Amino acid sequence: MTAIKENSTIQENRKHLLDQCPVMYVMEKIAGFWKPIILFQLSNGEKRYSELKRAIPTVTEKMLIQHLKQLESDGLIIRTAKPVVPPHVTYKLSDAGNRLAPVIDAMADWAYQDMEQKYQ
Amino acid sequence: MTAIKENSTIQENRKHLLDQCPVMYVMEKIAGFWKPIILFQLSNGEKRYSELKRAIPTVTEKMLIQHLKQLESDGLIIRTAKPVVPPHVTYKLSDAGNRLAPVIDAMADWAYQDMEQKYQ
DNA sequence: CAGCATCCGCAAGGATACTG
DNA sequence: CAGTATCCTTGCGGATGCTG
Repeated sequence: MTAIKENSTIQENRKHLLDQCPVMYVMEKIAGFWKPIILFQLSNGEKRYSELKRAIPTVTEKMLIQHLKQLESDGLIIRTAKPVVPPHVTYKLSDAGNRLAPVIDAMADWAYQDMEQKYQ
Repeated sequence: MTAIKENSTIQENRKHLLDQCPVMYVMEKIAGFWKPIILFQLSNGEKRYSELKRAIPTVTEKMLIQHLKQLESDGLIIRTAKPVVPPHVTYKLSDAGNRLAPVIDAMADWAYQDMEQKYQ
């Protein structure tokens, strides 16, 4: 689903590396600029597609939907579509996604610390 | 230094977003597949260039040095070159880099949890 | 040892227009 | 409202060879 070059150097000894580098295992799932940002937005609770778009105005629709799909197929978020007109779709964190909260929180903490250091 | 499109959508309202999304602030510095992995490798203490290369065999020299430079110019790592022949260069985390430890640790924790869930 | 220079293909990402 | 479809450009990332 996720378009990945089949015979890239990365893929060749991927398994080997996953053993010795847990961080790589994570990166396989949350790499992509917008993914942690989306997860952050969903950490406050579920949001509709349009709410996400408004919350992250700089991401294009293409990138947003693409990352949402990848996050869903990687089991980090859950998509729920109500069969009504007009459509009503919400996204929320899965259990695995919720377990990522410490990562996202740590990122936010670091950002606040770093900004203080800089602009104090 | 870091090649960024000047008039991209991202750049336009960047400041606005940094206010409302701390995670974006972090991503500007650690986005790039290999960066968290490099930081993870350095979290155990300083390493020489060749040690990093051996520790992360799947990254190409180009990508490794490129990410190292970006991490350095973003103030996350410190490069120390001893003026000897042959060259002796070491990389270590800066204070800001060390403050990222909780993020990296949380990633590693999540990876172990997720792998257990899967292969139990 | 620790890089730098160059070439190149392909996927990531952007803009715009359209649809169930 | 919540996406698709399409086109197009940029630059990431890989491979190879060279240098102080």
